[in-house]
Amino acid sequence: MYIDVCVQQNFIGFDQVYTYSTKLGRNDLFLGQRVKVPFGKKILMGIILAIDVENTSGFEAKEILGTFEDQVFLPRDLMVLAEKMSEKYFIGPFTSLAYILPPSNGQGIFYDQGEFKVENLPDLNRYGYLEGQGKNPSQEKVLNLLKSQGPLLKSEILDRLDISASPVQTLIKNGVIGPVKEEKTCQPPQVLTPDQERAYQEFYQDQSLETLLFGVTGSGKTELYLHWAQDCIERGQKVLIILPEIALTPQMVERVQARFGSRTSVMHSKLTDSQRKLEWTRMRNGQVDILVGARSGIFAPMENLGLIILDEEQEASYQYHQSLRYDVREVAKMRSEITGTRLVYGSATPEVSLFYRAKKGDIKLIQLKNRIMDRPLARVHLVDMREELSTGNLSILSNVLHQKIQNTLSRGKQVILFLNRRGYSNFISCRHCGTAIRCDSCDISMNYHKTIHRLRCHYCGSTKPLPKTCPVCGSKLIKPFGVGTQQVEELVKNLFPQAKVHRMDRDTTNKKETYFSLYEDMKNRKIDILIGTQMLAKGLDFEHVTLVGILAADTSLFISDYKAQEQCYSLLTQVSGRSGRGKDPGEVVLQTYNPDNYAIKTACQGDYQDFYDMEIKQRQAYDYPPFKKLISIQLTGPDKEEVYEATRNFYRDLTGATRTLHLVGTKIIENPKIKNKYTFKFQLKSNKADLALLRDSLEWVFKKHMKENKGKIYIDIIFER
DNA sequence: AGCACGCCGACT
DNA sequence: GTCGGCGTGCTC
Repeated sequence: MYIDVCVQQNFIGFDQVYTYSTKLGRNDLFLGQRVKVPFGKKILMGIILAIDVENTSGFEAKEILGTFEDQVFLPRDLMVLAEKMSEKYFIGPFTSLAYILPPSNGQGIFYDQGEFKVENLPDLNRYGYLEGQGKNPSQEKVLNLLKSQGPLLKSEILDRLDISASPVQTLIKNGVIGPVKEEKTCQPPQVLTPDQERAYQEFYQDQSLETLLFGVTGSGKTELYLHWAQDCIERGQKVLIILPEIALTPQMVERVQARFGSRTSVMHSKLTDSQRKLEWTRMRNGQVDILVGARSGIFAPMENLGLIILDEEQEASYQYHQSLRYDVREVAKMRSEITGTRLVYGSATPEVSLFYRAKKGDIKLIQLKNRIMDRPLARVHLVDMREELSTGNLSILSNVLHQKIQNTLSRGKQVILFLNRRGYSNFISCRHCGTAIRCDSCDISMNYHKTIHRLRCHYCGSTKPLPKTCPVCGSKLIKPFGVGTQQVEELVKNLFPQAKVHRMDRDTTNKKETYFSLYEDMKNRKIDILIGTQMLAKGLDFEHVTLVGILAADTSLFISDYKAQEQCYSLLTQVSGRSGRGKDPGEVVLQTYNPDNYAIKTACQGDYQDFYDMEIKQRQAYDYPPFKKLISIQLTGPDKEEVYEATRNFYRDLTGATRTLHLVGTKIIENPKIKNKYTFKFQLKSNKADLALLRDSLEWVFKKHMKENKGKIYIDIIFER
């Protein structure tokens, strides 16, 4: 019998399907099983993709050497998903599967009589008080804890008490405490507002596969998710809730756990491999009803999925980029199509292309129009920083903002200041010759970090000392320009010496604990002014924040991307949404050098519809998505000339192969060097009707070039959405 | 990529 | 005769 296998190989060019033979029978093999195979002169680990196939390869199949003892057994739909991802993203079958498999490709996961086991699987039972008495003080402590707190995991008992494991063991042996099936009584769902109730019902009016839940910040989308999730679980089905990593706050997790108890799983990037493996196994065993997870949660190994929720659908971190070789939203849609599971996108600022589809009726649109308790949106004051300059205020704080901070503090409320720029100053440049200090391995100007008194590159993280003279002309007129969060912190501390000021960005908040303690301090009002970047834009709810200052609304407009406007709108809306989440109304001061820009203007008024109307006209006028498909092709490698040459060849081959199509291509442009790698790219605009043909040609040219480059040059093909 | 094979010059 | 340097070709 022949089987199809993909192999674990470090050279991408060999990540493809290979046909092997085996003497084992159908019953000894299953899809996703790990096998040992001879590969050239080596022995490799492979994964079974198909069983009992014809050998159409034209090669004589070798025999597999055996199977591994530990076994990953993927749900069928994830095997199909891997195959579809492999086609869609021009990646090999193993690369594709590697995203889906648990850590270390599932090593140490055992399959045994219908149950999965991880080696040394911790005891997941919750122990509760049954009957009897403790025979010594330690045992009494345990019993008192369980009587007051209800059933707990063994590890939780030991965490809370200063005792060894043996009294717990004895109590279990004597039958005083024992595993309890139904744990904590779960919190009942909240009563829905009329607006939420309407939206809730609308969802069940039909069975559309895709639904966009469009609701302003604070309209209570999460509560709706939890209601739909509950319905689903009551039908005996499973639920996935995917959130951006930074929105996976303790607040959010607590809320879901309070509702669904221990049949919840949480997955985020801070988990260790063994925790991840354990969660994976719990899900695979059907011990989990609902997963709240960051983007990789979309590969949760749960069968009988009833609902997938993708919150903050427009998030840039869901989209294809350097460290993410697939688009989470697309993958969610693929998984939904494979299993027929309904998919809900949630957003206050939907991606323009998605909203277009929703308005056209291609996907279901549900709107939440009111904020809970009819709390008004924060009032936004727009400050033109050019006027501020002309009146002689050179500070990064406008007079209005300065005053409002003072007012807010005197009323005992909290302030958030937002600036999308880390470090002390943006760059160091020479007044004499104009040279900006650049990173040695990236073609990017370095930021000055006062805390370490060095320059740091925000792309590769490397640092170097601050030069005293210009390295080019030797001039001493070398000075920092542009303000970063560190400088704001310094300034604010000087201006408001009585206030407790804290900064939250990647430099202060790299560990989970610091994030958590900042969050607690903020909640307990140990901080008056919180200064930060993107990090504080999402999910953080502080009821005593009544003022948000956006120091430079323009920074995200400078990225040269057709999505610059919508990303700016979305970010401003999210940051503004941090203000006035409690009883007291909130205010926002938005400082800008571009007060006439429509993204900034409409964000001030908080009207997505207005923004959308303007943006969609632009998209139509310039042939951008959703009207045309935009495809970016990027080639990256260590040798500048070689990469440029390869890009030109790729372009030429592609134009040759697609002569019959109406394609518009841009010039080849050079991206800045990053970590000593050069990148050249060009873009194509295509009619939707031509897309299938274009994909075929792209695949052909891509494969040809991958072979020719022998892995020296990396090719990225991005279908912009 | 990585590994073996093979061709050729340098060396005991 | 044989050791090893590196160019070439192959992986179901």
